[in-house]
Amino acid sequence: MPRPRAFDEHQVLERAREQFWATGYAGTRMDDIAQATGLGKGSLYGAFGDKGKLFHRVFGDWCTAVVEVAEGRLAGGPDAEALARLSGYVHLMAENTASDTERRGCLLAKGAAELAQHDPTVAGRSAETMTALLTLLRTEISAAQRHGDIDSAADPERLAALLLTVVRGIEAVGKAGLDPETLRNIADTALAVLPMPEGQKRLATGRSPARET
Amino acid sequence: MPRPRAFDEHQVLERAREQFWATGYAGTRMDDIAQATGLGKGSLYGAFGDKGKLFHRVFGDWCTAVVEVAEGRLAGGPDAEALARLSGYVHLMAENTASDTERRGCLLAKGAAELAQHDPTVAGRSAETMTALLTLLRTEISAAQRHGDIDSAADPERLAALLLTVVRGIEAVGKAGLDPETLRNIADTALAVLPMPEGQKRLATGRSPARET
DNA sequence: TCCATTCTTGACTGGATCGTCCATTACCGC
DNA sequence: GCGGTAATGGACGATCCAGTCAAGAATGGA
Repeated sequence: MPRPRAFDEHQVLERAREQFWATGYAGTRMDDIAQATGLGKGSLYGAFGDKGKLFHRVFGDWCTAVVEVAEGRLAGGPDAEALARLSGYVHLMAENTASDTERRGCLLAKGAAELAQHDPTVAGRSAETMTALLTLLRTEISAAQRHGDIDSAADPERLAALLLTVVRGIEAVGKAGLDPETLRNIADTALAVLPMPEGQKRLATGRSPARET
Repeated sequence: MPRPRAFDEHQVLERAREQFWATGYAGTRMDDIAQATGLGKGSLYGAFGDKGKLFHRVFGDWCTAVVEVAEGRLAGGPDAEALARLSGYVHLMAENTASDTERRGCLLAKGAAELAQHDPTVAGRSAETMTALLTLLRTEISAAQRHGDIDSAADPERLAALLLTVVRGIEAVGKAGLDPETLRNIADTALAVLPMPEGQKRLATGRSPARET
């Protein structure tokens, strides 16, 4: 039988992700990854093909994880809590960006920004991911509408697209330099402006009360 | 007297921008720029310093242009048309992304994604730009509130941040692969969910009517 | 015309970088 | 143990790339 691998593939991919995340695709050297993982370049190339294939692997795994986080927060549960699940998800995403003190942003956004234009694999994978997120959001919005927490006259498809845009937008403006407090407020505001059923009223778009210390 | 420059600096910067825009910072070679501009590398280095300085220059000019577009669409005009100006601006931004068939995205987003983490100049400039856009949006929202087109109970600062997030988010989800029609709908929806003064009602978040050809 | 000054060009340098190669090592069924 | 199989890792080759440099060119004033 052949000699078995001496490394944990999962862990190597994690280290590689850190590198790509930190310095982008073009800015990352295979030697960096070799050093970060402790592997020789021969093993790296033997196991993953080349730099492009390795990145595709890392990027794909990341996209899967992004959808899984959304599924964990959104999918399933009673209609009565659908709005709470949506709120939890949007706030979680805002919090992730707000607490990203290193300003690394999201690998999905970074990879798409750098490569989607020229790399069909990256473009396809990121588009799939958007579609999957959209579906999850639409389903929850429909659930919230059934329970009367969101105006049922609104198009769930459109509201889902808006929320997805806000989530991805928070990431973008966060990387561009808006402060964490503002990012959190954006999540609040986006949820507050969702159309309520007639007769209900919401004041959450108003100015924040002065905080007591 | 010295020999005068034989090139138009503005045009050289434009060509350089095309290159950085197409292939990113790390992915662009100075030789590419030399070839694209027709200049020798010596002239390039003599006029702009080095690759980093040249990019800063290009990036800075782009940020200025982004704010100027927003100023052109937003600043000034009667309160009665403030909401229309906001709508025009958001739709323009959506249209820009929707019609970006090459999926180049916005250089601001691309540059920030690639460099903000490690380059304080880029980080600072992009943050300034966000702040400037935020101010423009807030001013217009306040104007629309004065005219009664937006609920005056809402915090203009928060609504401005939301709209900025939507605008930048449209760019992000567009690059990630959402189709142009969806992008346009997102702009519509974002404007439709802005809080109206009490007593007024809006149905624009509803499903799109079938379009007549 | 001649000079001082700056611009222009592209070959050149030194270092970086991708991917390969191969001698060596480790495993496991027999 | 033994041998077939595959992993290991670091040296290597070929290429790429940022930035430099020196020789020549263009300008306007003296």
